[in-house]
Amino acid sequence: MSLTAITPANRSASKAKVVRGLLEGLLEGKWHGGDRFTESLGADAFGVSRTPVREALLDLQALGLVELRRNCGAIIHPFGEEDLREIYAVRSLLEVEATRLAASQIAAEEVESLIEAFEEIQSSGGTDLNWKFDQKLHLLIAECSGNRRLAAEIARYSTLVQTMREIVGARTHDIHSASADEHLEILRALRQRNPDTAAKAMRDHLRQASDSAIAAMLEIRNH
Amino acid sequence: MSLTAITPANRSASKAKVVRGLLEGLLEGKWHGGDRFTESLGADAFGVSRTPVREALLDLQALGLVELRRNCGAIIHPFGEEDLREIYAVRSLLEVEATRLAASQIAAEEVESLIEAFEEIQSSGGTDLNWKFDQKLHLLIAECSGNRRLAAEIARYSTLVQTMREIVGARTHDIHSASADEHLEILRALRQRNPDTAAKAMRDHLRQASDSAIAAMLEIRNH
DNA sequence: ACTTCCGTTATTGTATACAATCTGATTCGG
DNA sequence: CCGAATCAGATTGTATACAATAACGGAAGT
Repeated sequence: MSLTAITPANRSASKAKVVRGLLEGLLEGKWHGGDRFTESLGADAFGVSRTPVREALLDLQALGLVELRRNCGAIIHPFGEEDLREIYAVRSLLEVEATRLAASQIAAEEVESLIEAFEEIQSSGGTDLNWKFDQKLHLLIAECSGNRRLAAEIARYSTLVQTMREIVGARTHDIHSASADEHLEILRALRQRNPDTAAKAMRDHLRQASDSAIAAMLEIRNH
Repeated sequence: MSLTAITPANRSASKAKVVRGLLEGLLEGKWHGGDRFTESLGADAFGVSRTPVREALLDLQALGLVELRRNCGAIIHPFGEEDLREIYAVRSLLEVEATRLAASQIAAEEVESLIEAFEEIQSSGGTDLNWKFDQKLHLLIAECSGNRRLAAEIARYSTLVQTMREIVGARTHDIHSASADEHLEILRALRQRNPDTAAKAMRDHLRQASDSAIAAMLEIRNH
């Protein structure tokens, strides 16, 4: 069972570039009211053709970040605290359910190998590694939920959050990485195969993540 | 507040054609094992260019129905009862939450106008109208959840389910439309602004919908 | 002054062309 | 006989070209 199976991976670098650029603008608060953003505009702005811009906009529409209208360009919704909270609310909805499902059927060895990786990272203590572990944990849980659709949805939000993290990381001085305690809580509950405890641990973890994401965005906007 | 705002609408007929064609194949059980489906193949099969095929495949990937690999074509996952159940599980997760949220903040007049529309349809009794009402109800609830992201996700699944409905409707003799009783339950709970009751009614409604969707698929496959 | 109609222009939807890269098989060497 | 290198083909990723259509502004009529 390969973890990379459900990640869209880095097929199409141009599209990723556009998504990232647009997301930067959203986090900065660059767009107000119902600004219009046409495909050609994006193509010029990011130095790519219309095709990847178009695909990026379709993705962003599916995430509820822009509204696409025929022959009218993308209407960018103003982005604020509330929107970030909404994103994490959906993510929480999906991941808490996945955690509940995974807890009852995850293979013992998978959890053990994760705990090992976790302890190793703890001792070395790199922020980057911590995030990589975070991603690995969330992806594993998604896959172990046994619901491929759920895993696909989680993957979509995972790449969104990951991209936002990278943007924030490049601008602020690493405000705060995912808490090790929260991860440990989740791992323990998974090992005990306790769905409710695991779900609660995941919910708490994401609440924290939501708060720090909002803080990071405000940090960016005050500079 | 326009209901059409969050529906991707029928921008791009070719893409819709491809999605529908592929979905037909999946419901029929046409593809076994990890069959490969290249963009050019789809272009030839549906008489369109690669572009809409590509976009369709991206959508289907996001829904966890195919796996896209670079220079390798789309790998189609075999589709069965379990997959349909998974789709409805995710849909239920999203819509039950939306219903809970909507119940506490939906405008009284919106519910009243829906109840009116409902009673009108009841007396005329057309199956098509019934489905249209179903769609309207789900969309209104999604919008009234107050979470744009949640609404976007629901819209994606809504179009998926709607397309499957159309396919089934064209092949079987209208096995069974959405139950009016279930709709009434939801409407009553919404009018009372009772989140828990509304959520439960929605959960039951979707459980029924899931069962009948599975029955419809099996019906198709036995012909 | 207001509304309606019409033509221009802007913008997307779709098709095609080109480039990068992966796959698979075949050949060569051991 | 088996394995590694290599080469042709297939397939996607991206760019560009063309067609359909909706938005926008202005003119004409009332």
